[in-house]
Amino acid sequence: MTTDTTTEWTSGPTAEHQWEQQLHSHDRRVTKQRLAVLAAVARSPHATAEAVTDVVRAELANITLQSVYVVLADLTGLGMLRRIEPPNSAARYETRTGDNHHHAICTGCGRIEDVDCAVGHAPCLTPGLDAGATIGRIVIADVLYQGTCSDCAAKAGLVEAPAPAPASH
Amino acid sequence: MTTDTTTEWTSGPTAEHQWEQQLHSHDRRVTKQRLAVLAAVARSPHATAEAVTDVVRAELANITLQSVYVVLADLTGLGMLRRIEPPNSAARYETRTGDNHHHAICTGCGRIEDVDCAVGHAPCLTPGLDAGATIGRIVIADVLYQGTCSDCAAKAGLVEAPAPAPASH
DNA sequence: CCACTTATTCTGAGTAATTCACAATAAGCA
DNA sequence: TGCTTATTGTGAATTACTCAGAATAAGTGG
Repeated sequence: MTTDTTTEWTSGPTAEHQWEQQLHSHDRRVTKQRLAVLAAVARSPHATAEAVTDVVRAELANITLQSVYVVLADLTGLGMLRRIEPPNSAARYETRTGDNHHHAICTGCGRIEDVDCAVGHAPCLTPGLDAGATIGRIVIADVLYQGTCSDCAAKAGLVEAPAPAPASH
Repeated sequence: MTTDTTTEWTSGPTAEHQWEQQLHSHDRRVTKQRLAVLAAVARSPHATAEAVTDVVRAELANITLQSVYVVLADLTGLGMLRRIEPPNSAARYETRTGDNHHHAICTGCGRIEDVDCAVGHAPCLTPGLDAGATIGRIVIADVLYQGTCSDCAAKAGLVEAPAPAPASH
């Protein structure tokens, strides 16, 4: 669905080689399925397992959804993929790991965008946990912003009154 | 299961009266089921629909899980409850709404705690969305901290090596 | 207090996302 | 080249949740 032709990916053949090395270093075998899943996630970030499967099938027509699930789960456990779980949606995957970036989701159309951390790099990692909190050692801080994207805002503005004013009350 | 006898809840009979009024003002009928669900969520925050059902059944033995789901969804839509979706877990509910507090979840035992907003009140609502972001108008910012609670840290410290040396940065 | 309207609940079945068990395949190594 | 075992494929199961329709009861007017 992109107007770009070739160099759309976040990563090219170089990345594939890196993936092979990473798989090896984690004592995983390098299979065409795993490489294809990684390439698919890299090319279409925030895709669901099913969407990833569709993309992969362009290359490996016979891969099963179950295998994709297994691969996604394993690679996520390895840290090669990151899994995000938006509300009212299946889990989604991306290759951007390590940096602690967050996500903004449009409540209208479900579109998801990456958002670099608000205050700079890792402000979220040391919140006001002092007062009687037993959960220390924060490792991850996932921030999920919810809002309306420009498309949906425009659509809402054209189709209906600015404020739906649902409940009269 | 609490050692307390009566005044354990976050809210007493006063809250019940408020709930009745809120239900009325939203053109909802005041049923014992709805009040019981509200009381259950107030008494055990971050409970799943199933857990809420168990609590409610102490009072209303015949309530069905489906009804609890309907009530939870409706009250969440009304803003009387807030729904959170931790990773690898069913949705959870709480009566604390309106304030934008966040949550810390222990990756060891799944325990969830409330966390007041890090930078004060609403820092998360205006992140660095400037650069080419199409999702403006941020309405909600859910922050989910993941870490290890003291119990699990102690347990891990006794059973295995102290620090698994987490991600660097 | 009674009848009536309709939201709410209950009964029972259905769906989506994900996982499990086990047989078939193929990656890595001797 | 052949062997070992991780990985994939096949098929079924599970979890969390939703939907359709009948039964119940909250709120309202008489």
